[in-house]
This record gives sequence, C-alpha cells and structure tokens, in this order.
Amino acid sequence: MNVFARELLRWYDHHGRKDLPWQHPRDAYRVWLSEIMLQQTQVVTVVGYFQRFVERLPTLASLAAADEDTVLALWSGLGYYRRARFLHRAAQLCVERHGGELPRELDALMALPGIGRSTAGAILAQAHGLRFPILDGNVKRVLSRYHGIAGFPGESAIEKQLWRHAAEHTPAERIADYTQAIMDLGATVCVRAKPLCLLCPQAATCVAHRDGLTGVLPTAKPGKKIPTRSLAMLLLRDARGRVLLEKRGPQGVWSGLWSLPEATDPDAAGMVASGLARIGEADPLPAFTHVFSHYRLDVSPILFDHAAPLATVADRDDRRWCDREELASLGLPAPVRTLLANLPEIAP
DNA sequence: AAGTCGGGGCT
DNA sequence: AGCCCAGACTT
Repeated sequence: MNVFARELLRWYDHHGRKDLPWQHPRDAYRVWLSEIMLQQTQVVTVVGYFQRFVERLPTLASLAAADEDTVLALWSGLGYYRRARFLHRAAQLCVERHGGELPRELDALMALPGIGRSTAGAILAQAHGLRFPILDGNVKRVLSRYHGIAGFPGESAIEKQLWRHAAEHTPAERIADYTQAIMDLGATVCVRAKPLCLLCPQAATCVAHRDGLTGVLPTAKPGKKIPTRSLAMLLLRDARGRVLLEKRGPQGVWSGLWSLPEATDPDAAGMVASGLARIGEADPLPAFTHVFSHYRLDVSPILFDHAAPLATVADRDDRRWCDREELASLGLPAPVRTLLANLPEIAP
C-alpha cells in the first residue's frame, strides 16, 4: 500500500469519524442519500435531515413509491431542491432498470440523475468496497495542498490533475475506510482556514506545509459580484387563516416547491391579488433580503387579510389554500416558511 | 468555460 | 460582507 494511504488509515483508526448516521448501517441506499444531501452542504446541517428522511422513507423502494411533495417536504430547508427531484427520479429508474437496487457499475450509476463521478465513486467505495476514487471539496483541498498544486480546482486542467492523484492514492484494501478517512482529514484537520498541521499524518511530506503555502492553497475561486433582484410576495389569507400557495414549475429556483404568488413589485401586487381572490386592503409587511449564491433577492411581502377565494382559482393542482397543518406536509422555500411562521394574527 | 441551483456556518 | 461547503447539470 502507498505511503499516503497507509499513514492516512493509521490516523483514521484513532481519529476518524465512525459514528455518522449513514455509517450504521452502511448500505447503498443510505450512502447514496447521504452523498446527495452532502453535495455542497455541511455535515452538521445534513445529519438531522438524513435521520428524518430515512425514518420516513427507509428504503429505495419506499422512496420510489413516495409522491414528490412528500420528498420535497423532507428536503424543505436543505436547499438545491433539484437534488431531491433527481433522487426521487433515480429511485424510480432503479426500480425500472435495475431490479429495485442501485447498480454496482460506475457507468450505470453516473447515468442516474444527480450522480456524477465523485458521488458514484463514493457509493461504490463506501457501500461495496470497490476501488474507485472520489474528488469532493475535502479531497481537492487535501491534495492541492499535499502536492502543492496552484490554480482554482474548478478549472478543468487542475481538476484533471487532482483526479489523477486521487486515483493514485486510493489503495486496494480498506477502500471504504480510506474514502471516509480522506474526507475526515479534510473536514477536521486540513480545514480551509488555519489547518491543524501539527495533528496531520501527512505533514512530513506535504508540499504546502513545507513551503508555507497552506494559506493560499487551494487557490480561491475567482470572485464575482452578484446582481440584486426584487419582487413582491402576496400573502392571501382567508377568514379561516388559510393561505394561498402555488406550486412552482420544474425550472428555476425553488423548482417543485410550494410558494407564495408573486408580483414584480408592491405596486403591481393589488392587481395580481385581485385576480386570485376578492381582497380588501393591502398590508405591507417588513421587507427582507434573501441571498442566493448567484443573486440577492429583495422581497416585499404584502398581506391581504380576509381574502375570499375565487372558485376559479381554488381547484387547481398547482394552486391551493393551505392551513397550518398542510404546510408541514409540503416543501416550502426556507424564507417562505419563516415568513408564514411569523405571520401576525388575523386582524378583527 | 460559464451559469444555475439554497441555505447556513464561519471568519 | 464575503467565502465556502461530501457537486451536478445545462447552456
């Protein structure tokens, strides 16, 4: 076994994480679900969502049989909702194509929606002990420092080098442990800011440590400033306290989630609202800003209390008057859920 | 190669 | 205030 892997496994035996919920039991479905949830999402955030999800949908078959609103409700607040829709579709494809199980071949895994090369490698390595490398954010950070590779890891030439090193280091034995170990090293020792090189099993041979480059490697993403958009959210509430929600389409942000009707700005809100219900006065609520990774959204919520549902808008698949109980069973964008939770009581 | 897709934690 | 996180997909 190569020196890198041997030292890493020795460290893992004493200091690795061995009590994460997807490690017990470590079956393919749970590894897969954890990998999808962990895409661009930190472990501490995922743990609670993972436990709730597997409690409600413990098997691939139960996921495939669930309806989309149930899956999105379990995902609500976690973000990147396309992951949940891909997960759901992939489970159904496994039932159709692979006898109800995840395939054990790299190509077949990568052909499923939401599974790229790194996620496929993680599933094969961790669930089945097969010798496939991974290259997530942790591994990119560890390897770019260890080998002293400058350049943004998202750039294709850099990423290609990193994949080559990742494959070289991956041992023939103890693949599942090795895969967990290199992620643990990145998450707990070779962290982005102020890495704990004194505790690192690779410090003696790490280029960045030798040359004092841990502060500049890996090379940061080239910065860019993000635009600001704005809209008004319409809170149409009837006498029973129900709120009108609309299911968003398959494209764009919050795809498939239930959200509030929107207008381009507060001045247009009355016109839009009157097309959805018989309304009285508009009551502006405090505006807030929601930040995405690629733009900033200024939201002006406007409350229309004592709204009277129009028959023509009440009975569509993508439009629904919801009480508080129903909200819990639907996927809502995080800021909308917060907004509804903090709504003032109905004025007399 | 660049843009799209969330939300939260950390500095 | 800005950056990053167990990335993948689309254009």
